[in-house]
Parts: sequence; structure tokens; C-alpha cells
Amino acid sequence: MDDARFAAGLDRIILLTVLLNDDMNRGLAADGLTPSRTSLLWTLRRLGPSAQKDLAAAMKIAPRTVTGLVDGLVATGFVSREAYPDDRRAFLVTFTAKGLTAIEKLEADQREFGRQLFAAMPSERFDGLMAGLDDVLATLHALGLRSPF
Amino acid sequence: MDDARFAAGLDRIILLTVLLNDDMNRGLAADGLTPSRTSLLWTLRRLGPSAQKDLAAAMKIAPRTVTGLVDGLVATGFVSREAYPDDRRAFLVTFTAKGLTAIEKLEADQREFGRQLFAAMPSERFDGLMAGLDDVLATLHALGLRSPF
DNA sequence: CTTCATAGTGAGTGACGCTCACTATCGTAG
DNA sequence: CTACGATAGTGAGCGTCACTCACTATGAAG
Repeated sequence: MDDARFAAGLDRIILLTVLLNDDMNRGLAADGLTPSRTSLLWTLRRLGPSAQKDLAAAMKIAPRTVTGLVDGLVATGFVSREAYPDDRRAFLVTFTAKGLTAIEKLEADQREFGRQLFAAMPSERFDGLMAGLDDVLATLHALGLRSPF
Repeated sequence: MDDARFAAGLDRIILLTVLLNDDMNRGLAADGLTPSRTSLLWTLRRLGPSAQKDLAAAMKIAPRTVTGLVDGLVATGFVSREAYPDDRRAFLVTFTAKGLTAIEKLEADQREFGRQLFAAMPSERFDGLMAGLDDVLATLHALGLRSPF
């Protein structure tokens, strides 16, 4: 019966997900951002200036929801709606200077967080962790839990 | 500069977080549960029959929010509000038979998921993963990200 | 030019978090 | 025993974020 070991492992992973989720969704308020609006900024960073429909597809949410998120981000000055070339129905959602600064700060924060998490870890243990994570991710992939990217 | 390795590691962990979160919050609808109501059921399982204020404290949410969650769970038949001994202000939130069945199914699902994740993993790799996770969790603890339990 | 598809929004709903004000009850100090 | 402050829970109302459905404006293709 390895069930107990498996359960203990899963408990650790679940605890980690809870802690990281809480942490990520903290501090955003300080920047005037909400979790979903931040998620849109990350997506916009990945895709570059995009139509709202493309953001909706990438984030796997309804187009109508993107309208609301972009409304909020425009109101708070993180993005702007520009003209979309050759299609007057669509907008090109684009970072403002403030938005660019914000996403770059988020990226820097993430790098710093990675450093804090791993810098003190013996490299053997780090490698073992990575191997285990890759295994788990591959298993999840095989189970049909695919990466959104 | 190990920054790239750290970033890759953090990316894996974040991806895992996202995938597991999505997965956990799927399928709940099939049981007629929402994420927060399910979270309350898990808490109730841990604490045993409780006053709403104790659920609020354990879940780190406002008492008013618990009122709403319990309202929903009572309406859908998962819990009931019983008399609290020696205090007529409070309720003793208690599993119904349906609620008990539901939480036991969730527990069984979780055990099964643990099996699916780890059963095929070489035990050395599993141990390496656990060591890495323990290290990360200890680091998070040191950074002030404490377990909610 | 007519017809069908597409991009986005208005209107409405529901879950889930919050605060503030309020009621009912408890517990304790006179 | 009574008055007073603390506690348990709820009503009212707000904000975010997800959804659907119906609609407008525009694009694209016959």
C-alpha cells in the first residue's frame, strides 16, 4: 500500500498550489490590479498587441468577459484600445507606458521570487525536484490536462 | 547566472498550480458544488460540526461570506444548521447524509488521483520530488507564507 | 447587393469576496 | 437582577469575474 505516500505527496503539491495562489493574488491590489486583469496583462505580454477575441481565445474565457477586463484596464490606464488594421470591428489592445512598466515589474518580481525559492537549494535537490515535476506534468498531460500555452 | 534555471523551475511549478486548480474546479459542477462550497465541506470535514464563526476563522473569510456559503449548501442539501449547545445565537453546521457521501467521494477521488499521478513513477524520482517540495515549502514558510492549517 | 459570419457590447444572472449596520443572545460587573 | 459590553449571525449593498442571449456594426463572399 503506497497510498499513504501518494496521499502525502499530493497533499504537499496541493498545499504548494494553495500557498502560491494566495501569494500571487496578494500584492496585486497594491499595484491597482486584480487577478484576472493581471492575467490579461500576462497574456497580452505573450501575444503582443491583440484583438479582444484573441485574448479571449488565449485565456479560454468568453469574449464578453474580455470586454469587461479591458474596460477596467483602460479605466486604470494599463492598456489602450487602438485601431485594428483593416478591420473596423476590432480593437488592437495595446500596453500603455504604465502598463508596460507594470508587466515588467511583475516579470522582475517573478525572477526575484525564483531566486528566493531556489538559490539556497543544493543543486542535486533542485535537479531531483525538476525531474519529479517534469514527470508529474507529463503524467497530467497524458491524463488530458493540457497546458494552456 | 542561474536565473534561467530558476525561472524554468518556477514556470513548471506555476504551470502545475494552474493545471491542478483548473482540474479541481472542474467536475464539481457535476456534483452540484461550487469551489468555495466545496472548500467549506473540506473544512467541515477537518473540524467536525462547527459554528459558522469557526468555519470563517478556519477558511480565513468573513463570517458574512460563510452565511452565504452555508445558505447554498443547505439549499442543495449538503449540510444542515443544527442547534448549538448552550448558545442560541450560533448554529452547528453539520453534514447531511448527502453531504457525507459527497465529501467521502471527494476523498476517494483524491486518493485515486494520487495513485494516477505517482503509481508509475520510479520511487527514486518520487523521493527526489518529495525532498524538493519539502525544501520549497520550508522556504515558503520561512518567507512568511504559512500553511492555513 | 444580399447574405452569412465575425468583433464587440448591452442586459441580465450567479458565485464569491468585502463592509456596515442591525438583532438576538451571552456573560459579567455592579 | 439588571444594565452593559461582547459575540453570532444576517440584511443590504458593493465590486470582480465568469456566463449566456440578443443586438449592432462591419467584413467577406457569392
